[in-house]
Amino acid sequence: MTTIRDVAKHAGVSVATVSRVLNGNGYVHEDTRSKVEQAIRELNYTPNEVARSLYKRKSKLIGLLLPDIMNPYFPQLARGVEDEMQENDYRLIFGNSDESKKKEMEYIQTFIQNNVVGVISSTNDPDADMYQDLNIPVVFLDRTSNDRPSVYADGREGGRIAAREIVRRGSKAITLMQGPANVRPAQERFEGAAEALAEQGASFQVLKTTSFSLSRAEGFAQEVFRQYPDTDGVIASNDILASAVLKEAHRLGKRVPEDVQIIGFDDILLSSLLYPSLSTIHQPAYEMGREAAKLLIGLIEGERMERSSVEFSVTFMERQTTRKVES
Amino acid sequence: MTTIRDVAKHAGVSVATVSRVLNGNGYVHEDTRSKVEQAIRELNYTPNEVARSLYKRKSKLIGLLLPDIMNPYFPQLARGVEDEMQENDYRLIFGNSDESKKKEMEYIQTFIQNNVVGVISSTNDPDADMYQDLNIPVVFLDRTSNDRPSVYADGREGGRIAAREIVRRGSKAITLMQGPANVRPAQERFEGAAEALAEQGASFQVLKTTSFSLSRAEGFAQEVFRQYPDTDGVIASNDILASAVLKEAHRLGKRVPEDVQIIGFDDILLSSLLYPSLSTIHQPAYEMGREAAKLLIGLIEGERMERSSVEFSVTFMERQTTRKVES
DNA sequence: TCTATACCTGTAACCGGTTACACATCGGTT
DNA sequence: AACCGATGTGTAACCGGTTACAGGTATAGA
Repeated sequence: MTTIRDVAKHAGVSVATVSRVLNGNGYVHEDTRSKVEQAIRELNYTPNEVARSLYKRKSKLIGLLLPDIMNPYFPQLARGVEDEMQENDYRLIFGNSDESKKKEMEYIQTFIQNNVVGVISSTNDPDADMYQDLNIPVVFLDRTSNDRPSVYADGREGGRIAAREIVRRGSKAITLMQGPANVRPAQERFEGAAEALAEQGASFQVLKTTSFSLSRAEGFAQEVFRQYPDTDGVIASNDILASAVLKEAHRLGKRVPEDVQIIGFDDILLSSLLYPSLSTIHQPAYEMGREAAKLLIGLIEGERMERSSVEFSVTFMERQTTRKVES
Repeated sequence: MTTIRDVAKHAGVSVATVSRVLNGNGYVHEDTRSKVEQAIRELNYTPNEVARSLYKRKSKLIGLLLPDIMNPYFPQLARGVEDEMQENDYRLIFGNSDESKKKEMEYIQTFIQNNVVGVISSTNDPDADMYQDLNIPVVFLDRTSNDRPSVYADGREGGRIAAREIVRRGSKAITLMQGPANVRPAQERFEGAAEALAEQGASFQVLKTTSFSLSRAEGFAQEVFRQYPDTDGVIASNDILASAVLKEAHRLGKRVPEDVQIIGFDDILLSSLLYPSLSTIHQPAYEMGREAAKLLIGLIEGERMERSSVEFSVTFMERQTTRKVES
């Protein structure tokens, strides 16, 4: 491996001079600069980031913690983060937390040990000590925190919109699927929907679900129609669940949207590919990821951030699992 | 930040002794060990991996390079890799290459600069210098290399199976979608299918596609029926394209599988959620990711690897976009 | 001519770990 | 009692960068 000393020797200068050329600071004579640059090219030298990081006590690494990259919603966030980071020469250390505090702690720990300069996390507990005690910037993504920077979508409003739209389109016996109790965004959607349904005097039942995994989703979908056979409208807590419900409706010979309307949440790729395509609450996941990354970079590079949190608004994607109606 | 010197002072020993306790090597008196361990606990000390990495010239970091995490196939690979790595205390630096050599090179570069001890890459060009010149283990995932370790599925056989199954089920005018020319697995699938179709004397047309992105997929799906209106069987190069074809068939009022049969490739989450659910060639992506990680860890830790490449076999997932037939 | 200042460069300390080596002690053998 | 290997511990060099500081030269101004 070529080191800065090799370059220095090859160019006939000291390591300090090479370092100055590398970092573009301090005085370096133009001729010297050329010699060094040539040596760098000839030896195909790139500086060791580890040595750099050790001395400066900071790296170009960012920790990214998401619940589960296999859940189709998260890759969009991840990609948004990655693209923005890549463009700014930061690299990501990535981990799946499975919404587990233990795994989160392990990752945060190793992030620190590797001198990351910032963390983006989708945690359900932004107030946990591990985040409070961190002395590097943290941005919470797809999650809210009162006093820390966060980037999230207005899930409560999303729930309300779903409720209004399904009622407006004529569903009378609505089943509201409540996501895992420990997943905050899921609860906000649920609360928003429940509120709006109550306000409008709509009758609805609640079906609790405890997981977003596909295998469980099919079971929950069956429960909807087993427990509430007269259901004519379903608000699911995400698109996976909504898809499972749609499939189950097909299986039971119910027509969608004539007999049952379905509204999902997230607007993942899958939703538009289904038949009928899924009406859902769209979250701009990719943009959210990018925004979180931007925010974090600003924090790292010491800019005064006027707005430390960003709320994205959600929109109703009217597709084919809801009925057409005059606006 | 607490350093090993703080711990040494607090325990009344030298840094060498603390280091010995930390790494469990050399002689340390039992009483001394306890004192040090207590100091570590009291100061809540964790060693700085950067300093460690600098001296040892290796880290606990692995570089993972995938084409695009938003393509639903890759998160499964990524998760498989991550789980295996996590269990073995390795961490991942992750990047999307977009099948672009330039981006690949940038990432490989920074991987090296960060002292990664191994790389897992889905590249279309395993023989490129950047991989040949790497003096750390590399495992190619979802791609084949003649002389380097790789983990992949038998795409050619997958293509053959798809061809046989669709012919056996009665399709007479088959359209074969050929994926992007620079994506190797896509070409292998295509070649396998074309071979088997030819062997069986089936008549078929080819439609070239140049991208796997959703937005383009819908256009390609329309082309299928525009260019070959009598198509009664489609073999798509992945499930996204297959889904788009299925949707287009619906739109055109064609019955699936009665009028058109469709077979996809990958078996992503989406496939089983579609209606009718998609018949496809299943690749064990999660397991492949895990296997690649296992292989790489073996290589890193210096085990003699008896088999340096692993080929996974693919299976036909008979679902609802193909007709039932006696076996 | 003398001095102040900008320009240019090198030496060596430092970041926080690991480890080679030196040295000391201890228990057991002959 | 002398000797030996096993055990226990500390000092300092080292990993590959960055940078404080010192020292030197050139140029301009007094």
